[in-house]
Amino acid sequence: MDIAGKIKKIREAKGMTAKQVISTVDMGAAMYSRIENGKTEPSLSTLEKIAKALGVSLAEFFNDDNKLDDINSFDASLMEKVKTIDALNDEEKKTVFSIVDAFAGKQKMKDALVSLAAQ
Amino acid sequence: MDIAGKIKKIREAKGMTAKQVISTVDMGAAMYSRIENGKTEPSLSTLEKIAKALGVSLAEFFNDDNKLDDINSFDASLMEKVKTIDALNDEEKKTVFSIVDAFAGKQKMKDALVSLAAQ
DNA sequence: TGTTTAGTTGCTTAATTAATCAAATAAAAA
DNA sequence: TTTTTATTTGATTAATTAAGCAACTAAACA
Repeated sequence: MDIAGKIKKIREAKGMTAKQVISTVDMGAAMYSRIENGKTEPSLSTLEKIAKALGVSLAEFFNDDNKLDDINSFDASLMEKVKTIDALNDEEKKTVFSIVDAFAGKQKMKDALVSLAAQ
Repeated sequence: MDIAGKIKKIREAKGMTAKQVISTVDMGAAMYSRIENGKTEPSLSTLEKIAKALGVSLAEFFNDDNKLDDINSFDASLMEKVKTIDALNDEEKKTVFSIVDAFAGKQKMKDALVSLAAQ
């Protein structure tokens, strides 16, 4: 989604009117309207003002909704494990993934264990 | 960290020179230098060009390094693995996680293999 | 319906980035 | 060190956003 729609979506999710947003920051209604409708490309400074008024971080405007949906479909404990995996070094990751692939049926489990034992 | 330093950090992490970055996008060296040194505030269009050249999403420039729970910090290949793990049965998941914990806890890999072999 | 509030659009001026070239500096290599 | 390459800085012009005001439209409501 484009950033314009993202801002509007977040604002409406928070139950705020455009007027409420601009009242908390130094910004004219005309400009805000143009931004939310994609009529202009806002500068980072302007986006920061809006983010502050909406009470979100600037990053909120850029993250991928599809990826967010994916993440939310997994339970919390799995995501904790993912963070742990992500923190492993490359060699360790590789090993973990070879085991996962083996279980998933892409390889023989024995092959994975053999290469693992050889380390 | 400001966006300028973030871009430079990502570029260097990828082992690229500024020249390599600008050679893949329509951008002058002077401008790129000013952006990476925070001498100007780049527009979103310009940031998109740079992100593309660096092979990262625009979100990378905005997420907080301290927040590991930022979804954008996980790359696509890792997400594919997560899906695969999620599809495993409970017993298999348990085994995979024991390996992960073994690595993360700096335990001896052998311990994990022993319990695995015992199944 | 008429009224009020919210939101959009047009217009002009000011401020800032983008593009470009040239020159200076820094870094790397021979 | 000398040479080459990479990066930074200055200066000018073009393009675009920002600010501000006014007018118009849409929506909500008494």
